[in-house]
Amino acid sequence: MAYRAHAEARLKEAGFRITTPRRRVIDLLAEAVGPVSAYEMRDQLEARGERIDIVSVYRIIGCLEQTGLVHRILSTGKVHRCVIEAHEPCGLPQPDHCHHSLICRTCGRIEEMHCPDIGSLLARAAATLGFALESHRLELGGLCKRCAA
Amino acid sequence: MAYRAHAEARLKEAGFRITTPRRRVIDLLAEAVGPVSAYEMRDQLEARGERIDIVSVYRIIGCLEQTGLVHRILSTGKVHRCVIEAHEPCGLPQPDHCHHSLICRTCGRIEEMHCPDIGSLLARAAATLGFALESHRLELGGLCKRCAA
DNA sequence: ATGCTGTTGAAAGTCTATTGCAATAAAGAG
DNA sequence: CTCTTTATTGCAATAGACTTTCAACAGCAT
Repeated sequence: MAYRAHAEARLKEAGFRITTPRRRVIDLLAEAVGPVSAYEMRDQLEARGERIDIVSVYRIIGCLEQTGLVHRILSTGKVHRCVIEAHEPCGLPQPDHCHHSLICRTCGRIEEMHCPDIGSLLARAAATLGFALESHRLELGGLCKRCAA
Repeated sequence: MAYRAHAEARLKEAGFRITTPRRRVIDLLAEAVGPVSAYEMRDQLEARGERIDIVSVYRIIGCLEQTGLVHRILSTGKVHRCVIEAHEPCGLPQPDHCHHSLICRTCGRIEEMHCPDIGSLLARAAATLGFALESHRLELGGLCKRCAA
């Protein structure tokens, strides 16, 4: 898996060790279809027989986030969910953390939306207030294609 | 206070009673300079000698939110904070809940930004994925005017 | 293979938010 | 103004997400 090699390289670079639990979480996130919460990660890993403590999941998320490998979003509720970093700059600063999430009200599924033009628009609006933009979080709620039908 | 009258009218309209705790929370929010969390509300009220239980604060927030009088945002951390409703539609759906927050990384202050053009842009981008937009949350991080100086 | 030190797992703790229930008080009826 | 109904409050207990502490363990540099 390409992502795993990439991730391990960056972890090493940052002085982190490559451990079994870390590899497991990385693989899980790489396979995941959408953002995953800490408890979901633990349950999914345990389901495939890979024992891991919830505390470790949290710590691993923390180190992956520090390294810039994953990004945390606050999707539907108040639970943080993780996605591996996308690499599609949107024109805003924080190019490594560009996620515009579409969160479906009924099925809870989260899609990532690419919206390149939004950057300059927001940067300009913020600038008029003297605010220096560094990061952004954009979360949209509604009905996904399948649920709307 | 104009806001208090407005709020009481809307509560009555919606069939809610006007109680002392509710009046206190409404006044507090009307005076607040930025978004306030439930526990902050309780502490600030108790500090001025107005005893209130945290459970009631949560329930009151809920009823004010239902009535469209306040809006909850997830600012810096994972704690919900409340602001009284602005009345500046931005072109997105959810016209009563239009908040684009600028959150300062150093001082934590939150400013609301008005950005009218963003609506059609996002609606179009979401539509290409077949997503029916209903609500949005936009939170921008960075340095405010004062901290950047 | 060995030792140093970063990491893990388990238990207990913190913090935000919610639920159930008895006591209280708002608002309309008389 | 008092009574009655019923929404609302406060308290205690609970839920859920995340963190801290610390002993045991396992990378990895040598």
